[in-house]
Amino acid sequence: MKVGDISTEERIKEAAKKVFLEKGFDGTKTRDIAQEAGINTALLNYYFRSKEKLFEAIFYEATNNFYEAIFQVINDKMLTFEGKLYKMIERDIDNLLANPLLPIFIHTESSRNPEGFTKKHDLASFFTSDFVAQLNEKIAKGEFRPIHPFHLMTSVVGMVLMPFLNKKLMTSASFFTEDVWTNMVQEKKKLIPEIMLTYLRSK
Amino acid sequence: MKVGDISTEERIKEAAKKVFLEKGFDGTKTRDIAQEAGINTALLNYYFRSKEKLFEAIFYEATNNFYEAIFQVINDKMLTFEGKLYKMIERDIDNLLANPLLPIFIHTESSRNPEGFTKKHDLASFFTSDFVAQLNEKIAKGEFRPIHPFHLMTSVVGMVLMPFLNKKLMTSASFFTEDVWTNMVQEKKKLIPEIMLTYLRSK
DNA sequence: AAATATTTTAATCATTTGATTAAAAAAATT
DNA sequence: AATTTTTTTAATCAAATGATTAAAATATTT
Repeated sequence: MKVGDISTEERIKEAAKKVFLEKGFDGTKTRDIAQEAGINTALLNYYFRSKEKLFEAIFYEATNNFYEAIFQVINDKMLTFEGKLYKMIERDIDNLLANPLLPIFIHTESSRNPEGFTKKHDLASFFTSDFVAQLNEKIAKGEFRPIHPFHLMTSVVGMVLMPFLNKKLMTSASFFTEDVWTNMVQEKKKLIPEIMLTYLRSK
Repeated sequence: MKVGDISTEERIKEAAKKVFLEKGFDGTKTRDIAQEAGINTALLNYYFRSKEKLFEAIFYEATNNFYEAIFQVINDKMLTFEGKLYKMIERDIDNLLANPLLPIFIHTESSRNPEGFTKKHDLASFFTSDFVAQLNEKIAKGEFRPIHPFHLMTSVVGMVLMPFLNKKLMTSASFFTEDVWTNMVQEKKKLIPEIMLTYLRSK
C-alpha cells in the first residue's frame, strides 16, 4: 500500500462494487475484480476470505445510500406529506441517475437471496414511518381517498424505477439517446408526484 | 422418446425455461437443466448445440406471450383508449400471476444482452400503436392532459411490475403472506387504470 | 540494523462446468 | 430380418474458476 493512496482493502471493495453492479453475483469472476483493482486474486481472499464474503461486504454499502435517503425523508418531521412525496422522488431519481445500474442489481440479487437482503435493510419500518402516518391522517380527514400504503409505495417506486430497469433497452435500441432518456427521467420528478396527488385528492 | 410423451426436445425446453427463469443465464448450469429434464447433458448439446443456443431457443418463447398479449390489446380497433388501458393491465397481471418470475428474468437478461432482446421483440411499434394514436387524439381534443407516450408506458408498466419485482422480498420477509400479496396485486387491476385516468382527465 | 509482522505475488490445486466422443440402444427403412 | 439412421448414454476432456500455499517484498517493532 502506497501512503496517501486509499487502502488496498478499499480499492478491492470499489472494484468489487463496480463489477458486481455490472454483472451480478453469478456473472462476476473474482479475476475480473482482481484485475479491476489491479491486484492478485490471492489478495482478494486474504482480505475477504471468499467471493461471497466480499459480496456481502459491498452489498450493504452499494444499496444503503438509496434506502438511507428515503427513510430520512419519510421521517422528516418538518415536511408535509406532499413535501415528503416530492423530496423522496427527487432524491431517489438523483441517486439513481448517479447509479443507474442499482435497480436491476437490487432486484436480481434480492431475488437470488431475499434473506440476505432483509437482514440488512429494515423495509418494515416504512409502514410505521411518519409518511404513512400522515397519509392515514389525510385519509381519515377525507382529504385523500383511502389507499393501502403498499399500493402507494409500489406505485411510486414502480414509476421511479421503470425507466432505469429498461434504460439499456431504450438507449441501445436507439429509441432514445442517452440525453433524451435523461431528460425524460428528469421530467418524472414532477410528473410522478402529480399523478399520485391528483389521484389521492380526487373523489 | 416414448410414443405419446412429449418429445425430448420439448422436455428439455420446458426444463430449460424453468431453470433459466429461476436462476438466470449466469446462475444456470447445464447439468441442472439436464437433471430437471431427466436426461444426459450430452443430449442437451445434441439438440441445441450449446447453452447459449438453448437459451435463445427458450427466451423468445418465455417472453413472447407477454408482449403478444399487450400488442394485441393496444391494437384492438374495437376498444376505446380506456378499454385498452383496462384490458392491457388486466391481461398483464393475469399473465404475470401465472408467471411471476418473468419480470426479474426479463430485466436481468435484457440488461445482460440488450441486442438479443430487441432482435426478438419490436418495442418500437408501441409508439405507432392504435393506443398511442387514441391517446394523442384525446390530448388534441383537450380531453386529456398532454403526456409523452413514454411517460404513460413507463408509469403503467412500472406500477404493474413493481409488486412482482419484490414479491420474494415481501413474502419472505413475512410482510405479507402469499395470499395477501396476491390479493393486493388483484386490486391493482382497478387501481392502476384509475390512477392514470384520473391524472389524464384532470386539468 | 536485526528481528518480527504484515502485505503481496506467482504458482498451483481442486472443483466445476460446458462440451465432445465413441459406443450402445432404439427406431425407421429396406 | 437385416441394414441404416436416429436417439441416448457413460466416460471424459479442456477450460474456467474460486481458493490455497509457500515464498518474496514491504512495513513495523525492537
